[in-house]
Amino acid sequence: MGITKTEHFTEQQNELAVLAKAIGHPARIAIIQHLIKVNSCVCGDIVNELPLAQPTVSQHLKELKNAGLIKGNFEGNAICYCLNEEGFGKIKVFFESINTYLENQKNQCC
Amino acid sequence: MGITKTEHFTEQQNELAVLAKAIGHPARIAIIQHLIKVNSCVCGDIVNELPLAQPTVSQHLKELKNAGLIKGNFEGNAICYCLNEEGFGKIKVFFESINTYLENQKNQCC
DNA sequence: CTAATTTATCGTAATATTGCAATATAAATA
DNA sequence: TATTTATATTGCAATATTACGATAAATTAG
Repeated sequence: MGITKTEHFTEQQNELAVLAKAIGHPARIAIIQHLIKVNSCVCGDIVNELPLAQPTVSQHLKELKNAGLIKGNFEGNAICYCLNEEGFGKIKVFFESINTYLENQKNQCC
Repeated sequence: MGITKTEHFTEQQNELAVLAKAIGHPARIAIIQHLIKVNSCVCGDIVNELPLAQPTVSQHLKELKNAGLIKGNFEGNAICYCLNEEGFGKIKVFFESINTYLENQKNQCC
């Protein structure tokens, strides 16, 4: 089918899935890493940083924005992008609980 | 196209993308959460925990296994599943660097 | 051995994703 | 105003994902 049965899962599960899915593409990982690397809001050079055509990059940026992982504001005739703490905060809690579990785990049998 | 240009990205970027993509589905989030909740290796009841048909669950388990996020061993005529530290360890580093960055960020303009 | 149980695989339909050319939009500048 | 520059949108082709019925494979119980 290709259609996810979101209605059968909790809101939190669907939300986490949307966030992880948005991160789940190398171009979008590269965008996130670039935003961190330059350590400031990036105005307009993201297209030049990626080995993809401009419409493709625009599409990836849109997906990251829709998922709540980046923010973008107009700055003259360019756009400033930076990470959105809100989105990453939600995933953070999830991974922290996993890490806590793995660290304290006693019943490993696999 | 539907085909990701993996050859244009680093091995690390592709690896992280595979891991995040595998987590990016509510059924697979639910599987991970269930493994944590029962706090032990789960033998065979995962299908009953999910609102999906058995072949679909089997497929999701396979994807998590291929990504290195869970492990599964035969235990009689059932299979024991549990989290695989290796896969989660790789994502952990990535998110920790993001969190460190967000906490120390000074140049927020968006 | 046979039946029951559990999980995997195959095949397939419906939908989603990826990528880009062409084009549109919007702002800055000459 | 016309041109340039930067980003978004549209449309489409190629491929991937999701889901499940049917069926296979493997193990245990009787």
